[in-house]
Amino acid sequence: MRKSKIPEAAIKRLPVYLRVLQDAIASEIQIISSSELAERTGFSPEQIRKDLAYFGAFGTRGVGYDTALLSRRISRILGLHQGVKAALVGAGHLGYALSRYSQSRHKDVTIAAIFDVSPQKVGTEIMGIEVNHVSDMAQVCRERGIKIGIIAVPASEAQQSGELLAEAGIEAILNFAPAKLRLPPEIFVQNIDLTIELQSLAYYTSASSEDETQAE
Amino acid sequence: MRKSKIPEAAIKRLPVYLRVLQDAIASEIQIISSSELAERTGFSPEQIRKDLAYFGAFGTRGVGYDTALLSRRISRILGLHQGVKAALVGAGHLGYALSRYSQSRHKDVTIAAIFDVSPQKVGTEIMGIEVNHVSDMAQVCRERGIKIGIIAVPASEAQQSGELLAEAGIEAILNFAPAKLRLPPEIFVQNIDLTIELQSLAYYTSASSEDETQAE
DNA sequence: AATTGTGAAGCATTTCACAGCT
DNA sequence: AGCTGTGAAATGCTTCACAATT
Repeated sequence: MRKSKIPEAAIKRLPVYLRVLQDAIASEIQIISSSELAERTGFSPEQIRKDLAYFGAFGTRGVGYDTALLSRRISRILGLHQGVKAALVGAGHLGYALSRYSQSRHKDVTIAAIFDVSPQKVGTEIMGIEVNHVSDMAQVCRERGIKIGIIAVPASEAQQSGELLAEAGIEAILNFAPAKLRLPPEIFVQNIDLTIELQSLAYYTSASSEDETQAE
Repeated sequence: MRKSKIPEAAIKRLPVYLRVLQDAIASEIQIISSSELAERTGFSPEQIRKDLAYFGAFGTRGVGYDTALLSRRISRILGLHQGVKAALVGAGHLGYALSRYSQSRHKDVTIAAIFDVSPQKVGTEIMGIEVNHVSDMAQVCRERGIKIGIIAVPASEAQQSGELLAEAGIEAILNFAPAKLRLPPEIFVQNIDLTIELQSLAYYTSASSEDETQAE
């Protein structure tokens, strides 16, 4: 598949381009050059051109990129053009924050189902979406055509949640639990681990003491 | 500085090693090999050895690594050995989830101050920490020796929050706002952008249509 | 015998430099 | 003249393979 030749890092930059392009469109800017995109995204112009060129030649030489056209193209590349639905597993505080976040404004990825195990939560509504029991996951996800899963449960339940999502036919997972999921390799898993982020941040602080490790 | 020669990716793996080592210590495992670490973390044994070797020779050839010793060493490398304090800017739902998260159990990075602009929030307590007005940021952060900042405000306020944190002497920032911060380069910024994560995840889903990108 | 530590090889990604269009 | 698209060079990270050590 061609898909696998494109760096994951490049894919992660596409949403940034999209955001900047949408701002530009809102300001009625019709043409934008790679160096202007660079200015607004913080990436280099060459990198932007290379990223876009992975998917075809969207620009006009000597001119730049048509903001509306490029925006539509990137939406399509990402598969956002007709809205993407996600299932949230875990209706705790993080889950609540995520659903508020996703429901706000006209997002192209929305949370279309929420699951939890707690009897206190099942049956309640969060941002207008009923909380279902995790045992209904396969049925609900298939009914609603949900392809993305978000795991926001404690580490101890993460593996099981991942397996349930896999059974529900989910193709990609955003995992906030501090646990390594062991799932079929065709499921794409992206981890966001707040402990890792915070602890590694400490390294870049004066409190970190790498200097005691000098060999010389 | 020697620090800059060590891959950021390697630094991000250190907290994972730390977690696995602490589990091992709790199971009274005293010695662990790079291949056992690999098994438990999902990284390769060579990579683990190389990561650790950046900071010195912590293992014993023919034997493995002493779990307690290695755990202490990594803590020290990251600067976690005497606890790290973070300031949270933004007491919204995400901020609330983060503070719950950080306060739970015996974390080595804790939220030691919370800031917001809303008069409804300033003066209230979240997880036992008083919410201060952002105008007190410099004073409070310096008093408490806070070196890490967490931005959990809307995009429109992110830049200003970053500048206030910079003035407060913060050295590293975890930014959840979908905005590129323009701050002095000595401040290390790590971005976690939920929109980027969700939108890029959509690419790895069957709904994505890179195949339509044929020459045309 | 087993496992670490590490130079060298292999990949992947980014940057450079310029040819190719408009 | 200006800006894109792209091979080639440079850089950075990972994997390999094995010498060193217990």
